[in-house]
Amino acid sequence: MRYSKTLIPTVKEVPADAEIPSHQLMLRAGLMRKVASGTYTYLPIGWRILMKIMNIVRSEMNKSGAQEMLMPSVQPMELWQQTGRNVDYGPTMAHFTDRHGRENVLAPTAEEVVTSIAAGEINSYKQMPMNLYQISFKFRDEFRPRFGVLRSREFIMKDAYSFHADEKSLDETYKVMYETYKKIFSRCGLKYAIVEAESGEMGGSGSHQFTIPCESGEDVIVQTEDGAYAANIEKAPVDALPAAAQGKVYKSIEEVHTPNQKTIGEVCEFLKTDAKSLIKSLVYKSGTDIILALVRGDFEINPEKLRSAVGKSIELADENTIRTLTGAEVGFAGPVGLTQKINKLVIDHSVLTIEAGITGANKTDYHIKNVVPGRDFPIEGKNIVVGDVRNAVESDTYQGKKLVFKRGIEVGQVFKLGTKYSGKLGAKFLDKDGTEKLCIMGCYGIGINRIAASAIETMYDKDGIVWPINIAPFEVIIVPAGNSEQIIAASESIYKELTDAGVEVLLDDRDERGGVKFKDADLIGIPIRITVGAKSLAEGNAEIKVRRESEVTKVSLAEIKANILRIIDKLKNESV
RNA sequence: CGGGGUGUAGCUCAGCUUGGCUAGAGCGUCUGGUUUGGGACCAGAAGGCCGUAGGUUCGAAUCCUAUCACCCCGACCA
Repeated sequence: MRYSKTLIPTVKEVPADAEIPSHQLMLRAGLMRKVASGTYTYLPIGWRILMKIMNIVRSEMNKSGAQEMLMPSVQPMELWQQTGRNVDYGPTMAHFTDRHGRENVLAPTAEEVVTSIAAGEINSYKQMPMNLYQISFKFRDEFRPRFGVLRSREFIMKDAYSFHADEKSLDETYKVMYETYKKIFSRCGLKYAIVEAESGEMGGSGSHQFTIPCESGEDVIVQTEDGAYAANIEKAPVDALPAAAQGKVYKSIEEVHTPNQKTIGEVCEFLKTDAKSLIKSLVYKSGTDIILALVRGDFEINPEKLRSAVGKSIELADENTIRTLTGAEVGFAGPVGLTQKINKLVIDHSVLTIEAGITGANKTDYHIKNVVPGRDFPIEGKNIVVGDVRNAVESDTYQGKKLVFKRGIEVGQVFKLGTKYSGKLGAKFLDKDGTEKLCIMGCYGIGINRIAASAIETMYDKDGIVWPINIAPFEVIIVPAGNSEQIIAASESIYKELTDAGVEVLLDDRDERGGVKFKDADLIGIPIRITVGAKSLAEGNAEIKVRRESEVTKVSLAEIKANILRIIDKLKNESV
């Protein structure tokens, strides 16, 4: 490709609305331009990068035995109503009414469509396992698009869906996908971490996230000190803190007037005490059930953990429910005397570290103190669960090992879905024994744009991007430093020789000064640069420089090709 | 959706507090010349409905109101 014929609009100045390195560099290097909040046009070299990533994903998926297909971006709302996910996604799912008055959604993902295909076309255990995937645009009307391509509204996702006759088969494919993902991210030249994850909105059991550790990441990942265990913050388990000694005698509970002191902070301030002696009480609903969750005042309830403790989806109760339940304004709920009125009491371990604590009195403007867990409210029994339902914090341990917190960009996730979708959409098959069963499913996503962005986040320097060779827009850039006939002739000859050898070469044939070309080459981040200049050319040489290294090597024109091929080979093998 | 902020040349921004004649700078673009290995220099030029709509005023980029867009923090989220 000739630079002069390509649109690569690099800019010197940092665009005003870009904060993180990948966003700034993708704009500065001319990979893309914003069209509206959260939507971007990918310009020629930006698109080349995405296509390279897609091709890596495609080749590894195909090797794994999955089959590529394509599903529509516009899907009938009806399908989403059948699984109820139109409600789960809520306003994040964009939808519109067509001219016939039908509701359509802009697909944020494709479980519904693929499962309805399976419902129609997979009828026998003999057809499974079956793994179908697509690489396509997805649309999510995010509350807040940000960080350029890291959280955009429109993005490219590879989404795969597997169908199985039994759990064992799902486990096998899950494992194959897990290994395939490792290969994909390695080939993209990324240093990734695999963490255990909650399956969240997708439903199901068992999930791993592939994340790229870096400062700009939106996800918090938690690892044990030795790295043996890693999970995201939604999942990360913690060891129970040592429980308070039993059997001591404490004063009986006593009401204290706490006018208008609703939050933990306010109560602590008002009563001159530590959040560690407060029992935070939160009211949740699950359908018509009412659930009271308790956690020590200095911790946060983790909704995902609470949900798995309850076994059903949950939501915070509204003010009216709380008023009816406690007989008090929001902010004064407590477990004492309430256990008969609720369907389930979930107590985080941390509460049991409290010997005699403070909690809401279920009476507006009052709290009670000297509350002893086990004496003043039950800590065991029917409909009472004691467990780990809070967020991990930095001082926590798991399996006795200290926890370390990092940020990461989620680039892929694998889920075991089970029968959540096949059940609702009627994806059934006849098994060996002649009985009809639901297909068991897995699903596997990869964010294509996020791979590009996280590669930049982890590989850039003051001059620009430093692409790993497998996803670089070009492998080699030739910079003629000068415009003499000899320089141009030599550059053209190298360009032809390498292009003929199958190397992806960008020839900077612009009528610009050397400095401009060097700056652009570095900014765009092409892994290998060949400089053809008057001095070295006089000696029959050109210069080779690898972007991420500082040395410049002089190589005779005759040996350029062999050298370049060797360097490319080396760089490619490093990233595998 | 709550809080904060910004909209002025293709890009980055000044001017607005305290209204005043022709609205500026740097970068980029175009022309000519000198340059030519790390974003050159000189001379000249083009480029603006000051986000949009109302209002106040003799007069509005500047003050007021509304509205739209974008950014940041929060809540939410593969």
